[in-house]
Amino acid sequence: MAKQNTVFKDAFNRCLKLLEQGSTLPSEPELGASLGVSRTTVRAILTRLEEIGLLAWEKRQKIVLRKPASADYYPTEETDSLSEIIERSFMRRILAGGAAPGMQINELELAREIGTGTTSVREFLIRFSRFGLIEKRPNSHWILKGFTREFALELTEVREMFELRSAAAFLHLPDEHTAWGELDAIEAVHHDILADIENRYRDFSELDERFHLLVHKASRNRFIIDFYDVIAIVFHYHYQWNKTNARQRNARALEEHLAYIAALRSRDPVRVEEACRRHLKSARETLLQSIN
Amino acid sequence: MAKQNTVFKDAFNRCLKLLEQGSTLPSEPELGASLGVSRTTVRAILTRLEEIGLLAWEKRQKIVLRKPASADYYPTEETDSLSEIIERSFMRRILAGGAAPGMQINELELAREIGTGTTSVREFLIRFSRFGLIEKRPNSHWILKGFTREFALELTEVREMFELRSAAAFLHLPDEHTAWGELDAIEAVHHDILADIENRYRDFSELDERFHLLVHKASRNRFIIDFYDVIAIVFHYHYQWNKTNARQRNARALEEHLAYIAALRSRDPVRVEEACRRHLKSARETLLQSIN
DNA sequence: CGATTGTCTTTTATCGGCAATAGACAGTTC
DNA sequence: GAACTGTCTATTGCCGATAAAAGACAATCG
Repeated sequence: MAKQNTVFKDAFNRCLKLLEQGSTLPSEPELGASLGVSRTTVRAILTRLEEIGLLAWEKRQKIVLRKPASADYYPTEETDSLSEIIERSFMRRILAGGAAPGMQINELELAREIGTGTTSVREFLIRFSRFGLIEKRPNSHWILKGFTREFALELTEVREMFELRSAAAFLHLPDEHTAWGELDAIEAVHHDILADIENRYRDFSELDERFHLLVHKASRNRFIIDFYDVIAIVFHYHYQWNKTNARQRNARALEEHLAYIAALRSRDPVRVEEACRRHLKSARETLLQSIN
Repeated sequence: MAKQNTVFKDAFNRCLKLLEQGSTLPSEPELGASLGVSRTTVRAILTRLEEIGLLAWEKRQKIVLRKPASADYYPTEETDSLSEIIERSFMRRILAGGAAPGMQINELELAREIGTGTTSVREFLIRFSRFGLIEKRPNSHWILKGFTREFALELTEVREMFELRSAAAFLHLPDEHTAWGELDAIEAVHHDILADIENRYRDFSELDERFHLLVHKASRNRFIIDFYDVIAIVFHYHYQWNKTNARQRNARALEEHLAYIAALRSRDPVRVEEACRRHLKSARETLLQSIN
């Protein structure tokens, strides 16, 4: 096999979702734009829809014959891109499995285990190396530096520098900037989750990422914004991994966010710095607890 | 061809250099350690030395028959690793050639131009993307974001945050830390160059990198230290490219470094911050001038 | 017996090739 | 005539294969 057709399968599934609501399809370019794929892929989707008897398609006429059934969808395992699969496998290995710092990483072995070629694994490792968890010895193996206490401290040190600066920059955004609207939306979700915290505390992870990314974007600095990827991936897998006291921790973080948001809205630099520091401090403590 | 044997050729050349001085060769593992290659490569070198009649080699007996001649060396073009070649070609293209921001980067075209396979180019681009000068559209091309004024400002903003913090950390290094000795050595080279500035001002670039890296290392933070790669590559190519007033600029920077070094040695945080800020400010201005 | 060498296996770096996907252009439709 | 479709080409993403390089282990030497 050369390339997996995951783009097609994923777009096909999303197209079925669209059909569950509206029962009509727009033109090829329009559909491509709304699914985020090229016309080539759109045409592959339409062809497939015709094959499974969901659509009568001739030129501009697209007649939806029936509602999609769950059997029409491709299984979700087939819609993940190879790099997502590799990332997940790798993170599970190094976070869950006994991954001692200093361990060697073997490209070929990883590839065989995941069931993929070495090229993809190599490319993944190169991309992943910017997260500071692995390091390459040229012409030789990779070394796992490990998710250690030092790592967490170094990460949070930079995070705190960047976020304080970004939060300060946030205050200078003009009133009409879209970030204020997004901030309102984010705040509303906070209230929603807090109102039903018992059932919805797991939604915090995603919201957390959305909120902090918004703050970082105010820096208008690509290096600061890019660095947020490192934070996001670490916290993302951290949340999946460490579930002790999750409800309580998340509730506390939500409250801290609300104070932080209120401070941003007040445009008072002193209040913002204080609220930001308080939240970052407890985020750091949470992360450190999961390591020891 | 699968792999270029540049490791062998480069190590072979360095081995010849060793033979120009001492006329005796140590054991295979020892030679491997001093050249930084495996025994396999050492044995390939010894075999080659025998072939060209430079060495009589049997087991532990290695008799050097004659001094190396310049014809024995492999040409320098053949000793650069593929990734170095790709980096140079690419940087020349985007710095020298009219490289408009927003331009598309084509892997295949780049590979053909450099005379290499696409895999190596891809891997280079992935590694290079962390410098913030290019960006990938998945399943599609790379986009050149360009060496613009914004880029320089974003880069120097982060640099200033990181270096101020590193310089502050430097003050807390214990007296017996090796960094102080290295600082002395670096200072001495500064005086050497200043004493013969007319002829040696070009040596500044390398010294600059050595000095700032030393400072950054005091942060003991992998993200701060890794970020110095970005700064180093930008300034490295910047120096090669923009030669206007190079002598004068470098002389000024050398003086600023000396003040900065003296401040570090005084362990006075206020003085350090002042000297560091002054130098970073003029470094930023130099960089910005080359862009407009 | 510790270090060195001979031999062999494993792993990395790189290439060419192919299917998936993007994208260009001309002809067609409303 | 603007947007859409048919058709074709170009490019990316991925794989398997192969030479270079690393490295393991037993045999040998001093």
